[in-house]
Amino acid sequence: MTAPQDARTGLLRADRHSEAQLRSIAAALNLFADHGVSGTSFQMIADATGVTKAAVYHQFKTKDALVLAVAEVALGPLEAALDTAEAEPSRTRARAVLLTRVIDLAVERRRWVRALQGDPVMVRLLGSHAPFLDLIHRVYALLLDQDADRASNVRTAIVSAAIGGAIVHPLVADLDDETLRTELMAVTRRLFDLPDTARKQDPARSRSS
Amino acid sequence: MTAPQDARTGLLRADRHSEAQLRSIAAALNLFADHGVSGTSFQMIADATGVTKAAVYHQFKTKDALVLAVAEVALGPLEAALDTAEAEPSRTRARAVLLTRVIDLAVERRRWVRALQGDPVMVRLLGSHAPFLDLIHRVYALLLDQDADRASNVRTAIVSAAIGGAIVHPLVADLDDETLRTELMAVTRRLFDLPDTARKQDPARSRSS
DNA sequence: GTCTATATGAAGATAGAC
DNA sequence: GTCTATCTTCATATAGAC
Repeated sequence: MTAPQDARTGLLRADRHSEAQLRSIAAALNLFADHGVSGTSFQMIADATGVTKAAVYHQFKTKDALVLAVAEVALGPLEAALDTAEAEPSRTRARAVLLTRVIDLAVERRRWVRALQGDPVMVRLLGSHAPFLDLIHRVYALLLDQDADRASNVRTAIVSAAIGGAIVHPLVADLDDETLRTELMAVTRRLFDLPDTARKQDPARSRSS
Repeated sequence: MTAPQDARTGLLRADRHSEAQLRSIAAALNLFADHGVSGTSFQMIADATGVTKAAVYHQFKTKDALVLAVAEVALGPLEAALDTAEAEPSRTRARAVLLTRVIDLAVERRRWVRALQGDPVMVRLLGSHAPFLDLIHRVYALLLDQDADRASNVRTAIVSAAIGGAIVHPLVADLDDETLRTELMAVTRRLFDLPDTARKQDPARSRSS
């Protein structure tokens, strides 16, 4: 991670946002999680960051632009995980890496996951946003198997969907991150027939980059 | 189902709503699914039902009252499923019945599930609504085992959460109901160690037309 | 980048006639 | 139950000064 590896990331470039923009984005993400996108106004973001509404409008011309910026920043780690996974030699290992990292990310940031994957405004906006659609396509290309029977792919779809569903569910809201992560990995491995080596144990860590 | 069985249902009494109210509720449920609760106005509901905003306000004094009415009507079938499940002799059978019926209900009505379980306004409102909390408590009392180890209950929580997550996920959006139901049941049975007799086979019912 | 001020419209809600 | 009309508040957005 010491090398600069953001050269060709089409989706997220954190440096494309100013400090002020990043403050607004962070506040918006929290507000989206609590009130939904529709329920969050520029005034609320302004109040949360201690500036006026006009200042936020200076950073983002429209609400759509703000929502998109929030999505881009929030989905940046997913793109990085995808890059790492796609670099794996075998498809099986690539899947294991992707699922492990996605679960890690989602558990750590579960407070925000609902706003990204559940909000109808966000869903509609991302559905017409090419870079995001590309990202999703890469995820599915990795997880779904062209040669497998249909039932297998349906199950894959359900399991990957289930990860997102489990994370945002109130039933697991008071679980600590480590327990949730461990159990999600166990369930995922059981249903996905992943090798048990998803989380590497070798001290060298051998990322061999 | 021919007998009148709505005598003591505390949550839902469809007959407590007028015809006009039920029209508004149905329109609201669809609009909630598309735009979220915050993104849906009385004006939109009025337009969808062909009346004016004031007419809708005559039916529901506040937006909270409308949202609650929508939730009550939508969750009625869940309460009925719980009644049926709790009447089963064994806990194992009760669980199987509940999960089967919940999956059936959720798959058939998946278009609306997101609005009920994912919307932050809905979540907040239901979280402070005693009859709904009772309902949820009954669900968990059936699914979670007091005598089981913690890991087992965590897994139960994750699996039940996953059902909700899988249903609303775009990845399975174009699956037909029967395939989705079958695969969800298979996954649930696999993770829940349910008996295979969840769906009765007696020819008296044999809907296999 | 941030401010004050302002314009426009939509949302939540009520009053009173039919 | 539904209508027209009205009120208030809020959200989106812009203009122009510091």
